[in-house]
Amino acid sequence: MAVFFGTHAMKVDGKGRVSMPAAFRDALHASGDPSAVLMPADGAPVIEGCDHAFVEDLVKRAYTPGAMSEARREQVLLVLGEMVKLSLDPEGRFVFPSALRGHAGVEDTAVFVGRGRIFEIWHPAKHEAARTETKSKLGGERLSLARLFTVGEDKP
Amino acid sequence: MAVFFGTHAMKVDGKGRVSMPAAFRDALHASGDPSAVLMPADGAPVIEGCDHAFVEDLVKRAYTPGAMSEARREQVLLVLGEMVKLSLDPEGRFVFPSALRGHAGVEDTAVFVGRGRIFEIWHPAKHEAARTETKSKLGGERLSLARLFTVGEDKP
DNA sequence: TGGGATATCATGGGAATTCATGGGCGTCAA
DNA sequence: TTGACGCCCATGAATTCCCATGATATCCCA
Repeated sequence: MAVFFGTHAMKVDGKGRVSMPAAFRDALHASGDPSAVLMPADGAPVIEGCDHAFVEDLVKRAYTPGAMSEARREQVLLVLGEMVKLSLDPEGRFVFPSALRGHAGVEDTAVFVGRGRIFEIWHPAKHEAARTETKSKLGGERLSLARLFTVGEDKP
Repeated sequence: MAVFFGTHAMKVDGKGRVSMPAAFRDALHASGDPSAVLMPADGAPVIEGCDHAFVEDLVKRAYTPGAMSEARREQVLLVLGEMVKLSLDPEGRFVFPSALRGHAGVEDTAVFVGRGRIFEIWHPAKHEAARTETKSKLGGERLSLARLFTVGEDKP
């Protein structure tokens, strides 16, 4: 399973190319298929990315009777239409599709942020703002590994 | 499962490298992947560390429907963005990322403290202070293996 | 049990590799 | 032709590898 974490700022060159961070490249390789999939996030200036296996899981569940609600299924199918497959060049770069770049407002720097099974691509300032807001929304609770792993509080 | 315990003071060399204590290296090896993951703890001058399996567990739970509250899930995903992967060199050392070093205030000596499934990295003096404070906060109860293992007191 | 031989560990510094990035060239299609 | 796209090479910086050293700690055998 590909696991993405960490934050990496990368340049977008004159040809619109971006290096996939080496750590993410390794994570992608973990699932055999080194290609990635991008998608504009709905309602926020950010691009979401994942590996091919993640999409496959989603599709499997969408086509398994009873695995999700009809509405959720419809959402999944809709989202599938917005996905873009990336192929990396021999140096580990890809051309950042201009439509997606516009959605995220990315200019010359793209910030890659790991979120577990997916990752995000942000404009640096927008990312900083979003992160700060999320943190304040979570109510100042101290974030630590040990705390996050404790049971008892993690039930809905 | 990796189990970290004990306290080990290590030097930071001119290149910013630190030896992972041998005991911790062995613990990391126990889970197959000898690499470690670091993270700045929120609200305290300390770095938290764990093995890759720990992160994977966290991610798996975060992506399992119903496994945790929405707020907790958001916290986990936020924290993932702050993590840094360490790769140990053949001698068992790693470069202590300067941002993390700054967070912990570590200069030329880093104190590694085992805390079970995770470990911590401190500035020597700050660690001593924090340890003293925690002990006093626990109300002077005598700490012994036999006592800690008795049941009846360990329910919330 | 003493004590030397042998590993392991922590640490230091130079060499080689990887990474991110930039640019040129050929190819295929409209 | 004219782009768009993919492939190849080049480069500087940062990272990782490799070898070396002293200090402990461990082993082994008489």
